Amino acid sequence: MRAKRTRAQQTDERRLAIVAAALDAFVESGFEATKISDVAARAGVAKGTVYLHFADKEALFEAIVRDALSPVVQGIGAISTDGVASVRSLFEAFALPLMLDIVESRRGDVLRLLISEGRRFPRLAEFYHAEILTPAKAHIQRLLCKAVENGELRNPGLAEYPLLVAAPMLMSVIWAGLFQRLDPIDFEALFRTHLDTLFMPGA
Amino acid sequence: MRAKRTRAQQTDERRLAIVAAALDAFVESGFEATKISDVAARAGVAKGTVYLHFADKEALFEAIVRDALSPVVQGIGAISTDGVASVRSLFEAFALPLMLDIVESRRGDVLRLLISEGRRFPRLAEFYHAEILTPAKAHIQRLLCKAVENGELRNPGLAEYPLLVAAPMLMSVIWAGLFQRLDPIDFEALFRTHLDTLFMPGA
Amino acid sequence: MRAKRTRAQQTDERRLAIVAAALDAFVESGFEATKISDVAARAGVAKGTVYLHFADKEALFEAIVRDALSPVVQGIGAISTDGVASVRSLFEAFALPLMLDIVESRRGDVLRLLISEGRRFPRLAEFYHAEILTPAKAHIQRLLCKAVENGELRNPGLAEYPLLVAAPMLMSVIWAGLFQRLDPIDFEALFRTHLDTLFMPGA
Amino acid sequence: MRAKRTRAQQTDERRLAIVAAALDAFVESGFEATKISDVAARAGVAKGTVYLHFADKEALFEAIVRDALSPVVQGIGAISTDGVASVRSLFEAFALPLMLDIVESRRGDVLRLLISEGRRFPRLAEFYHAEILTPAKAHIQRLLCKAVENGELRNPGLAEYPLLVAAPMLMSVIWAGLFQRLDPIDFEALFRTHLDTLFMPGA
DNA sequence: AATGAATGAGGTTTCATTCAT
DNA sequence: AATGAATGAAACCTCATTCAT
Repeated sequence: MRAKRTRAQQTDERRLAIVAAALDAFVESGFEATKISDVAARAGVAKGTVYLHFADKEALFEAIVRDALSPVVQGIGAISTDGVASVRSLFEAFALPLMLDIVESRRGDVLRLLISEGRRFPRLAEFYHAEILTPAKAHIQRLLCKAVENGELRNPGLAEYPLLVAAPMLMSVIWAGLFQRLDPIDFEALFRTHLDTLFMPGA
Repeated sequence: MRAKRTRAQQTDERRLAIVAAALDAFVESGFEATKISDVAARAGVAKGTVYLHFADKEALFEAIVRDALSPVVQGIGAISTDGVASVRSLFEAFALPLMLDIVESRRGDVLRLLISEGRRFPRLAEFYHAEILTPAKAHIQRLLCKAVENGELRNPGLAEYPLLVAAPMLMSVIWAGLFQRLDPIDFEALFRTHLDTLFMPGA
Repeated sequence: MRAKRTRAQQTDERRLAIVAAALDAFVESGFEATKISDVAARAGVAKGTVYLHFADKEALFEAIVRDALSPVVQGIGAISTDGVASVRSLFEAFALPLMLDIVESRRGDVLRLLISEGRRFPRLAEFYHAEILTPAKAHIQRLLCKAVENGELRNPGLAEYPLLVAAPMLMSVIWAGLFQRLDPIDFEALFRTHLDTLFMPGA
Repeated sequence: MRAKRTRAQQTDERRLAIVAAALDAFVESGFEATKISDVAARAGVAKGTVYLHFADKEALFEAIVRDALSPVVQGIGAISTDGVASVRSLFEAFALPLMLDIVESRRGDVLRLLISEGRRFPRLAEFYHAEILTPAKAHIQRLLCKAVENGELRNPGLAEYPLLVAAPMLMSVIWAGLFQRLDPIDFEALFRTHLDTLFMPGA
């Protein structure tokens, strides 16, 4: 039995519980409609404890979203494009599972949250733009250039607009949040069709 | 007939003023953060007057959004696809200006509002899905089928996924709301590149 | 029966009730220890009503104190020194009752409140200094100069320090608040002895 | 004996640090507005440590004020009036520097604190009355009686009201706290004029 | 003895909603 | 039909106090 944890460990666990609870609550209800008392209850701590870790509701919100996004930031930096023969197969191997994960997981929830609240948290929008969108755009662009070199792309002009490549993913995230229960979409098939549109057939 | 309006006309005008004010307010601040007193002030009426026309804040919100979307509903029903020779030219003639309008106008604001609050107003999401998305999807699909017939589409499989055609518009609306000030995009060029990707060259 | 009051009259009455209740509460407990809910309960209104009339607790406090002091401001301006034969008899006729009133009435409470909270409400201290202390000092000084002319003053140098004439009043106000119940003082006799000290005997 | 202090000494030092910090804090902000965490931070100890030495905030407050006043209690008991030739010169030699010190030092701060909070801490008011005011009054009275014997006093009736002699000091303390920055007074000159008023000229 | 994380009662303030005029 | 003063529930946040370490 080593159930005994140190004081510091308990504190850390509590902080993590608050972060997790807050993410759930914000995702479920949005910023304004989320009550700190609800976050505390979900985390199994008293209201005041939330304020030991975060100065106020806004700070909690920003910290939560940043925390949830930072693994994405890391992930983007880690992708390499060296020695890639077929860009399409790279997309199928990496981008497709990534997209399916984002659409259905907590990461998609955070993205939806960011889309919903970004207007009122410009700092978060800036963070997301600087740390995620811009690197991701650059990365996609590198891949598209390589695809152009390989003659894989149907429309070489796409290399100028990497966002067009990512648009279906964004749409899927939103669809998943709002309409999937009404009108389910097969996101994998959708994404494969997207790839068929971008790349030469039989590549 | 002089400037004197009938009682009924005055009432209608007031209702319209409230609707317009509420749309502005909700678009600007979202549902929770919008105060009825602010709506009333913008509309130039007293707080109580808002409650003569709408049962409560939620009813006001839903009515506003429905109202704002209904012209779109009408518009979609009115489009005809008879005797169209080039689907691409149809997109360029109609869809491009429509998209630019949506991205930059009040309609885009409403769409962003719907994306933000849709989770907490499932009835609105259902309305939007039934009255706008589904007809719009059907319409695009008809056009894509015609394009397939004409041999215009690079990837005939697209006809099964009309949402892929609309994805860049959705992305543009979101970009316009969150990132345009940080990193401006030329939406027209983006959309033209999208068309170049969908359609055969030299069509 | 004209018990029927107009809406505006009722509102005014409510405001007055709040002002009176707040004065009582602040005098009794000081600024920090006074609860808005207590003020509201004393005034017989809901908590929110207090905020219809005053922006926040500080605004309420300042308004209350200013209101309570303004009749004093008026009173000081109205005193005349023309054609006064004996300054001492003037003091006996006017200053003595004034002092006794201040020591024992609501006005004394306000003065004690100001002394207690003045540090944290510098604007109030400035107001009091500008609108009450300075005119009062000037007035006393005019009287003392006349007394010097008349040869009534034992120490003509007093005319330079009118505050010395007022000091016993201030002391009495503080004594009344803190020690009168422990050790009662006859304020009238005290003040007469003060006059005996200031003025030549048999004047 | 080296720099190493015993456990008991350390504890005493800590207690003194808390007392000093608390006095500063209470003087600066008053009872309600002073936070225990602030006291602890100023004293360089943890919040809990304050509670090892004082049962609660009220006990801390009362202890602080009593501690701060006790040297005054001692001082008053130590003054002797034996073999004094001129009471006025005694006042000039002792009371004048004492007053200037009180007005400008920490002792004046404590007096202001007592005036501000005395209503809500009746035990402190009683302590101050019993241990300081009453002995001080008695002492002044003895001096005044001697002055009457010497024929120094302009108004022998003053001997019945020793508070009148002290009133300018109280006024000066309050003035120093509230108005000195707006309208500076020369407290020494004020006090000399006071003595000139009390005592026969050329004494 | 000392710490400081945790608590939760309690305070201020906001605002959707009502209703007498 | 229109008003806007009044309400009071409910949210945020603070801080005196406790207690496990």
